[in-house]
Amino acid sequence: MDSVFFSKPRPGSGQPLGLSREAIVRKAMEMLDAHGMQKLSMRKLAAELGAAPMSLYWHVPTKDALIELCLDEIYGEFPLPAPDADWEPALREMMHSLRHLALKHPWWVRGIGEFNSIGPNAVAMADSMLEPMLRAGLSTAAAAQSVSTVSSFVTGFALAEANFAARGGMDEPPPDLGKIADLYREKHPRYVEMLNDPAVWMLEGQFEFGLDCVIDGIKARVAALRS
Amino acid sequence: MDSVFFSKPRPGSGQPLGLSREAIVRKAMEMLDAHGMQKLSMRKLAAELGAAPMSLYWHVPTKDALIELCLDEIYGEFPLPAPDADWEPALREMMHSLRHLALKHPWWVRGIGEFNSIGPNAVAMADSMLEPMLRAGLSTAAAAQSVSTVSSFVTGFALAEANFAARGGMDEPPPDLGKIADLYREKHPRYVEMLNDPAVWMLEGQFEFGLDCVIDGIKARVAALRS
DNA sequence: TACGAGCAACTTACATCGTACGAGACCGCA
DNA sequence: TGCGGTCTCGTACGATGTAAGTTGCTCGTA
Repeated sequence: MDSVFFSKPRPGSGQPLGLSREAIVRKAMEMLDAHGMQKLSMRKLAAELGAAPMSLYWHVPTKDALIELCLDEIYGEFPLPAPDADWEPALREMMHSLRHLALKHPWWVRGIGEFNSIGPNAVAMADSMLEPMLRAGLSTAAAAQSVSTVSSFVTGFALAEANFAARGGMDEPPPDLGKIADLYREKHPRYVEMLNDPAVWMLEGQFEFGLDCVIDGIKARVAALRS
Repeated sequence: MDSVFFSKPRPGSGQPLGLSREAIVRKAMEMLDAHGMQKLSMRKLAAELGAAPMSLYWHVPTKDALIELCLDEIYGEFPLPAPDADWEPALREMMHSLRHLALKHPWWVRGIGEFNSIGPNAVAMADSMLEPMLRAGLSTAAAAQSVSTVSSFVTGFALAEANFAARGGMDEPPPDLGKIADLYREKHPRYVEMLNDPAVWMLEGQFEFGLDCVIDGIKARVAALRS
């Protein structure tokens, strides 16, 4: 049950170094971004690295651990906000960053559901989200609640978005929409009408609308919580 | 790429009927609720049903298809709101229902990330979410945006909650919190302080706070969108 | 120069998985 | 008595994660 993050990689003061935890994680990230978690196998990863499958297990205890490391690598790409920014623009910008991570690494959101994110980069990110809220005068609990609320929205949105993106391009209806519409036209005309509305597939706008809603809701509370 | 829902189960006007799509789905749901998607195997499911593994494949084309059927079964449990309810209480109640589904079937949220939800029950649910918003005078696109926003929040919240719930009970800190706190105490004291705040682990309250935020944000827009 | 210690990579092997394929078993109807 | 459809099962293949043990390398030390 112990996380990879609780113990360092194998000591390693040796020499060979054709393989390394960093190299493995890097290549695994490539393959995850390209084909997702299901398609990544230790054997294919090893082949890609020109190594035997079991060689990876010297540097990484298990496949799940490797994925946890890759997840944390994603959080490492998260751009930290300016240290003196006001909470609202800072929060808004961080949530855009979060969504961009989700678009760049489509397997990320699914990973959230299966693994705990307690790596150093994940914690640094969470910490930096807390900071502007605390500086605005919120209590620890209130800051945590606010951050949790917006990032729940963003991850939930990304979860749906990753699903659409998986079948077909961005900002356009999925290819099998016609069949779905035919199936449900008599029973759920409202629903089918929605499917045929192009505005529904403009995900950028949907995200912006939702983010505005959530931040507005928080803004109304910040004043009260601060006093 | 065709969904299970585009074609009916095998014809079946025969006799044996020791096995059936319904029985298989029912038992699969039990096992999914108990142990999650990773642990469900066609072999174990067949054993549980007292059948040979390959027998299942007469009633169900594939394991993924079976999971899609189970997912839709979950949506079938969603209680539809009163047909004349005001949009705000209706939406609020539906989102509570959604969260209860997530707590009852912890694998559900992860399933959203991997499968499209276009089964009859999923569509009926989506349709019933749209209805109160449209009745309040919103356009199709505006109604869809509003619903998408709140349900993104709920699924994102459920995603995190399912993860906590997987390791330890509800409304209490995870067992390995001590180790995590020790790891990051010097580098991210703010974060560790948050982890130690009991209010952070009261998920019920967190959910309520977030839902209030999001619905408030939407409420502010409903007036404008309606005119 | 010789040698053991530990690091790193490899080989082999096993259990488990989804499922393709085809052979039966049973039925109602001709 | 046969036939075609409906269901169940047995066998088998390829892929997967990884436990266990083996081999060779480079050291520090004697």
